[in-house]
Amino acid sequence: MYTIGQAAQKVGFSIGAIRFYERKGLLEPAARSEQNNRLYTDSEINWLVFIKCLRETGMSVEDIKQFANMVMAGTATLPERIKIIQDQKQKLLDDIEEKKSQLVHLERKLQRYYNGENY
Amino acid sequence: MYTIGQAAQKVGFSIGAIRFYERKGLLEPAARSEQNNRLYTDSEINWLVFIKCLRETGMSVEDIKQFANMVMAGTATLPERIKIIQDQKQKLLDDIEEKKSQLVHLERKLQRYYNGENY
DNA sequence: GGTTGACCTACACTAAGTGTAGCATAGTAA
DNA sequence: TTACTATGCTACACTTAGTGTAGGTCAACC
Repeated sequence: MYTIGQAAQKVGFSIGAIRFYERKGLLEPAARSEQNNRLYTDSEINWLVFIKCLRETGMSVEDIKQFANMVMAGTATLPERIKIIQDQKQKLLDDIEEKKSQLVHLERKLQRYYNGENY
Repeated sequence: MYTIGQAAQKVGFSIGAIRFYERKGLLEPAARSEQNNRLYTDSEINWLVFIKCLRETGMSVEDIKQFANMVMAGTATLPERIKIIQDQKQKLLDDIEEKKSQLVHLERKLQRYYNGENY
């Protein structure tokens, strides 16, 4: 069993973020020690890692919550979940293209500066 | 002279965003018509376009404000401004790399789903 | 005279947390 | 024993970059 601090360290979330996810319903309310401190099992650590993975791809907390519900609902929701991941992948690809075009804008700005333009 | 609605249309900001930028000090308070409506000159439209350009690269409103102050301070601040744009460029490059690695994570997730894993 | 449409201000709300205040508890050091 | 430090708890305020809403003004059209 891990304290919230240990869990945070292991997973790479802040303590506050973990409490926030619990409040938002992404996590079942954690078991508590006699001192009322949250305790996390290995399986709950895995859930957190899983949340971290989804979160890092830019999926919103609300969407992760939906996704978590689907996972709990069992394999029947698998096709739906695959679709969500595919959509998320497309969103990432779009983001990358957008950022690349913004890079071009900045390059142009720099060129204008180098050419003596002054704003 | 343009109304705020026309300005918003021309630049591609929402009306609310323009008022927000004024409140934040990115824009000088706009001139007003007899009816107290904001009026924008072509030069102010150009400022807005300029803000839009910086904003799209992911620069924060606060940083754009600093940048705007430097522009107003004149050519002496040019080297500093070039540095800011270069840093912003690097941030974009880093963002792109991060997103690419997140793509790999999603790919792996999908592969695991295709291989019959169920969460 | 009534009703759009565009504008105004001020305030509330959003996401995804972070930061702070005020408290309890446990372990360690003098 | 007392003091200090670390870690945890709750609850609330704050952040960013706006968006949305309520309530009001004004000119133009039918």
